[in-house]
Amino acid sequence: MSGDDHTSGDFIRDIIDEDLRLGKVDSVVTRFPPEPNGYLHVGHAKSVCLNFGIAAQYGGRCNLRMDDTDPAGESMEYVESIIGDVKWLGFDWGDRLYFASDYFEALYDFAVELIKRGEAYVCDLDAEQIREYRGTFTEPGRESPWRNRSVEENLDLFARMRWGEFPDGSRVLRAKIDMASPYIVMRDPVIYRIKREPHYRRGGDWVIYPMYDFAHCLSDALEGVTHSICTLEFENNRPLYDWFVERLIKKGTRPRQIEFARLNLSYTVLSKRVLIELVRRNIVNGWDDPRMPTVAGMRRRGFTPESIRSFCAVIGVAKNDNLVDVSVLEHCVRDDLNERAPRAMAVLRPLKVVIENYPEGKVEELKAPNHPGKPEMGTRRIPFSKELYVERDDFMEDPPGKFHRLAPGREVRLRNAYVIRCERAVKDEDTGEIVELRCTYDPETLENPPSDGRKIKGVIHWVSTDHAVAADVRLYDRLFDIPEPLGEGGDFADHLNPESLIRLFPCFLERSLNEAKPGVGYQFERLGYFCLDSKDSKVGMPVFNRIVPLRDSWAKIALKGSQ
RNA sequence: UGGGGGAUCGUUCAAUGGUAGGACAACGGACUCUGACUCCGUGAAUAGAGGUUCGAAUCCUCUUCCCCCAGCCA
Repeated sequence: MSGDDHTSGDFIRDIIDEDLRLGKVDSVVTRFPPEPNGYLHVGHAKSVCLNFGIAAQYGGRCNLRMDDTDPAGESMEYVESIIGDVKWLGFDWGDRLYFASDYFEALYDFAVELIKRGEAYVCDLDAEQIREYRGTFTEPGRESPWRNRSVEENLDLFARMRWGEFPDGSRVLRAKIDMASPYIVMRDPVIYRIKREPHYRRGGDWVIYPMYDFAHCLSDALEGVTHSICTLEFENNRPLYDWFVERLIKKGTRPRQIEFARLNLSYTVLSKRVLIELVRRNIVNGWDDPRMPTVAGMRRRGFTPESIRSFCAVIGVAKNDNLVDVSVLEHCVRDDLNERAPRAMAVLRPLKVVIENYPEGKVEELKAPNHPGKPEMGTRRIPFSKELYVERDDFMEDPPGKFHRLAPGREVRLRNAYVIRCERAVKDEDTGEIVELRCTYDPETLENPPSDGRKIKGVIHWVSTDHAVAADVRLYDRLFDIPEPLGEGGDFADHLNPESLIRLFPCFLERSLNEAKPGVGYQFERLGYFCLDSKDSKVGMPVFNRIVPLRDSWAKIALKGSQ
C-alpha cells in the first residue's frame, strides 16, 4: 500500500471542520513558511504534507512563503532548494510563491499604525538591558524608561531608524503590552531591530528588519491565511500573534494559529543547527548526502516522494512529543518500492563460480521477469555462462543446518537459471581464503524443478563474469548509533555510526543495469533497493546507492544462532 | 519556581460517556525460483489515587512525570 490519501481526522482537521460548520471561515487557506536559511528535512516534509494536504482536502489553497525577515544566513540557494524540494514532494502552490521580504513596506506601515495607537515605542535600551528589564519566570519585568515617549517622538525616531541614522543595536521598536505578563513574550516584545546586513533579495534597502512575531501573523493576514499551522514551541507566542492581528487587521478573516508536535526521528537529527554543522564539519558530504534526513538527501538516496508522503500520513498529527522509529520510514520506502521497482541481479561481494560441466564459450540468454508479481512489467534477457559471480555470503564451508545456500555438496537454485551443486571450494594456498567454487549444473532444471523430485530450498543471485558491469556501490545506514543523538548533553559527534557509509568496489551488476537512470529504484534481488547516484556516477563507472535493504529474516536467525 | 502544553501497547496515531482499535516493531506459522512480498496467528496499553455515572481513556478533584517560554533567531 503506497496510498497517502487517507486523511482520517486529526485534531487540526477537527478544528477546521468546526470553523467551517460555524461559518467562521468559508474557505481554507494555509501556508508553508520556511526560512530560507537551510535545506528542508523530513520534519519539514511533515509540515508540507499537512499544509498542502489540508488545502487540497478542503478545496482551498496553500501558499509557499519564504519567511525571510532575518537576512543573516538567508540566501537564494536555500530558496531554490526549498522550491525544488516542495515541488519534488508533489505539491503545487500555483503562482503563490510569496516572500515576507516583499511585505516589508506594509509591515513598516503596520508598525507606524501601532505607534500612532500608542502601542509601540522606540526603546534605547541595549540588548543586555532589555534582558535585565524583562524579568524572569517568577518575577515581573520592569518598564523601560523609554516606554512613555510621545507618539510624535516615536514616529520620528522610528522613521530615523529606518533611514539609517542610528547604529546597529542602538534602538529597537517594541510593542507596549505588559511587562508583568506571565507570557514572557508579551513583556513589550521587540518588533523591529536595526541590522545593517544586506538582504539576499532587498540588498541594502532596509537597515531595520521586523521580528518573527510581528511579521509572521501579519504576513498570514495579508495573504488571507485562515489556519496558520505551526509547531508546538510557538504555543507560547499565540497570545502575541492574536494581539497584533486583533489590533491591526480590520477586514477579512483573521488567521488562527494552530500548533502541532514536530517530528522527531530515531537515529538521526532534525535540528537545522545540527544539520548545518554536519555539513560544515564535513561529517557528511553536503546537504544532499544520502545519509542526511534532508529532502535533497532522501531524494538522492532514492526515496520516492510517494513514500515520504505515505510516511507523513502514517505517523499522524498530534500534540504529543514523539520519537518515531526510522523503521516506519523504511517500511514506507520498501512498501512503495516493492510495487514499482524493477528487479535485477547484482553481486556486491563477489565470489567466482566455475560450472565445470557447462560448455566452454557457451552463452545462453535466459529470460527473467522484471517483477515477479507483475507480468505486465515484462521480461529481460540475462546472459549465463560457465563462469559466474555469486555473493560471498551465499557460501559457507561448514554451515549450520538451516543455511539454505551453497556449501560443499549442497545444491541451490541460481535465480532465473539452473540448479547447481557445489563440488568443492578452491583456496588460496597461502592465505587459506576461498577464491573460487567449482560447481556442476543440472541442465534439466531451467524453468523446471529437478525431475527426481528433490527439493531445492535455496535460491541465490548471480552474474556472468564476462557480461557483468563493474560498479561502485554505497551501502548507507543510520547516521547515528543511538536513537536520540541529541538526548543527554554531550556532543552528537560522539555517536556517529562508523558504518553509516560502506563503499563496495568492484561490484558486478547484470548488463541491463547499464540502462539505469538516477532516481529510479531497482530491487537488487535478495539485497535491497538501489538507485544510480545522480552525482558521482560516471560513464563506464556507475555508482549505486542502497536506498534500503530488504528485510532479512536470515540475518535474525544467524544472529540468534551466534548468541 | 510563574505561565503555556502533553501523558493510551516497545513506538506512533485512533476511540469525542457505550466491545480500547490500526500501523510499525516483536514473536510463531503457511507460502515461495528473492530467507523478499503475501497470508494466517500470538503477545502487548488508558501515568497514579479518589469521585460522578447503569456505564469513564473520555467528565470532576488531587498527585506524579515529560516538553516549551526569560534571542535585537524563527
